[in-house]
Amino acid sequence: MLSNDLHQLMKSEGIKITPQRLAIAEVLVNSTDHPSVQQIYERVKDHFPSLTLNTIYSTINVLVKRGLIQELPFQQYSRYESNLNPHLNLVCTICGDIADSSAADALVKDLLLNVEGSENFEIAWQRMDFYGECKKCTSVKD
Amino acid sequence: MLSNDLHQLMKSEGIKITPQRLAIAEVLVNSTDHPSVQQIYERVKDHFPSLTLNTIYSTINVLVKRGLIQELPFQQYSRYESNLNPHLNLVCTICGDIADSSAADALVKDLLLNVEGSENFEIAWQRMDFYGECKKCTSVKD
DNA sequence: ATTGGTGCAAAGGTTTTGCATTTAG
DNA sequence: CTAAATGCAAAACCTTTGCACCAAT
Repeated sequence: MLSNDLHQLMKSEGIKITPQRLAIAEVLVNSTDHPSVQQIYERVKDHFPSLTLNTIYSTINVLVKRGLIQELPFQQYSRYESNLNPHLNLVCTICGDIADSSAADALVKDLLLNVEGSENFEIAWQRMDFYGECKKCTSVKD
Repeated sequence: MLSNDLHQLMKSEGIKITPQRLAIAEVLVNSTDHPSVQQIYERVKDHFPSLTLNTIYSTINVLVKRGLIQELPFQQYSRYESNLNPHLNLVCTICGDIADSSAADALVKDLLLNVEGSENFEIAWQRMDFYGECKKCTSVKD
């Protein structure tokens, strides 16, 4: 997403714009590796040396509340996702990498519709994690 | 699951049996509401007044490592699951209830096979949470 | 008899809260 | 100008660790 578009999107959601918030949101939107708070911090602190974790947590909370990102709690700490389309997360049990998979999007859509129909349950959002070894970790062992 | 069967299952996994461990495992296996550590504590402490959270955490870690239960980390604390068949969790965003859904088991199976084939990713286990309002919470508002 | 589980206490690490200062609208 | 965000510090919370004692095999 372009920086200007993100700015407009946040503005349209009634989020007060600050340089720090924009930088944090840009990292989230432009990352496909589902960064943690610490990782976001490392990717932003060069541009904002005075930035603290507090501001990152606070910004994340705003973005989650407005529905612009999704939190993925894990055992040790949370990671964050900006791809809000229903999809699968392939989580590597070795290295911790998380990759989105769109390979089965049609089946995912079927599944959502089927559940909403049969369970009479309106799905606001979903989290689908598949755990296994990623290609990198499997090939390293061979 | 019968208490004796659980005992045998744990034994066969090489888990040293203690009365505390049996009681904790029984709560996990017989609960369908995905209890938290605190909830397990409340359901067991009457029978073991000296029991501490430490023992619950330690027992849970053993059961998770042996693959007898699955941990579901949430933002505030983890909850635990003993239904290891691939299935959906319907998570209520109002009251926090978590219910297993088997309504779409066939589609879930298709999805798993499809992903393993198209992504060349062997799925060790999975977590599928669908978030929305449960029937109780929806009916209360009407 | 020996390994390891239990319980008590303390520590660790992530996330939240309080508050003065600064900034966006 | 006013409301709210930032940054610093401290606190809160869940979970883990260390260790002495006790229990299971």
